[in-house]
Amino acid sequence: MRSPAQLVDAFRAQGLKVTPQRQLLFRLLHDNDRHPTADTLYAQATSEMPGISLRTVYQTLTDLTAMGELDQVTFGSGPAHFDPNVADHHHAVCDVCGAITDVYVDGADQLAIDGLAGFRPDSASIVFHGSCASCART
Amino acid sequence: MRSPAQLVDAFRAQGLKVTPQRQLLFRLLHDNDRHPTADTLYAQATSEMPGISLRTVYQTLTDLTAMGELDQVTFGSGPAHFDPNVADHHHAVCDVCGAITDVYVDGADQLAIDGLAGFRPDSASIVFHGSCASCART
DNA sequence: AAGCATATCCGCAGGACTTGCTAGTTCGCA
DNA sequence: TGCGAACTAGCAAGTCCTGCGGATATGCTT
Repeated sequence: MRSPAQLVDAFRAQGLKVTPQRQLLFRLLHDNDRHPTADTLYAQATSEMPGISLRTVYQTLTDLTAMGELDQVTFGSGPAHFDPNVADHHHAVCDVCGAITDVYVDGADQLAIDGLAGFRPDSASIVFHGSCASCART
Repeated sequence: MRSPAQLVDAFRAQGLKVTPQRQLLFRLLHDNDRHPTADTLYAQATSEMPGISLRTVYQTLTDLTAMGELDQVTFGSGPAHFDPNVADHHHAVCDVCGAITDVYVDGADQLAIDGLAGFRPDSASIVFHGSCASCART
């Protein structure tokens, strides 16, 4: 995701308006590698701007996702997580504490795949489940 | 997933009762590679047994999943899909028609992974998105 | 074959997450 | 500064799933 200042320009360039609510969300998301949910962001936003609506949070996240500034990721059931890292990467989910970390996988393109005959893949996503470094220390 | 007859025994062995509703679902799921949702199964079940409850479908799917006879898979948002194939495999999702096919990936264990330091993985799942053989023929 | 304890069935209410809708407000260009 | 479009807030509703409770069926027993 680009910087808040760049997003301001990008929004205006699309005819979208730049409101304080949106700028706050730009800030909360920038350089954020926590993979927050809408609810998490709403809580953080509320503490800085009481009265902001959950609806507005969802709306802004949807806009950012449509602009390709954000990836929306879901892990099993449960709420969607938003990822400002739009580079090609994957995720590791800690089943104990729920932490989500970015993972870069090399050689995924050269996997021997059986069953994909005729299938034209656009993307592949890999999700690891397990215990993170902190939780693995039994 | 094991055969309907074996599931009957397995259910009884656990103190679970074998009802006509459950037996119907055993049959609908056996050798089913369509990755149905609860709703899909409910529709099929209803045509054979009008009056069966959606609640019962969910209950039976939950039981089978708990017994390890079924895998529950979700792709992005949307309903869960149930997979009687519990072997180690992955999935390819057609974004056009929604078809889901099983995929076997060789060498996934030897991927060069960056960012997994200290993480103890229990499982990995790979999902390909793209166009299936039929839909790829533009 | 009949009885009994208990698991199951069904339908509805409710919960989690997300989106639609509307009135009133704010933004941004001229 | 002023105007029209876009936005915000709040609530209603939609989707998917689970909890609850009374009536019923299953499977063991006698």
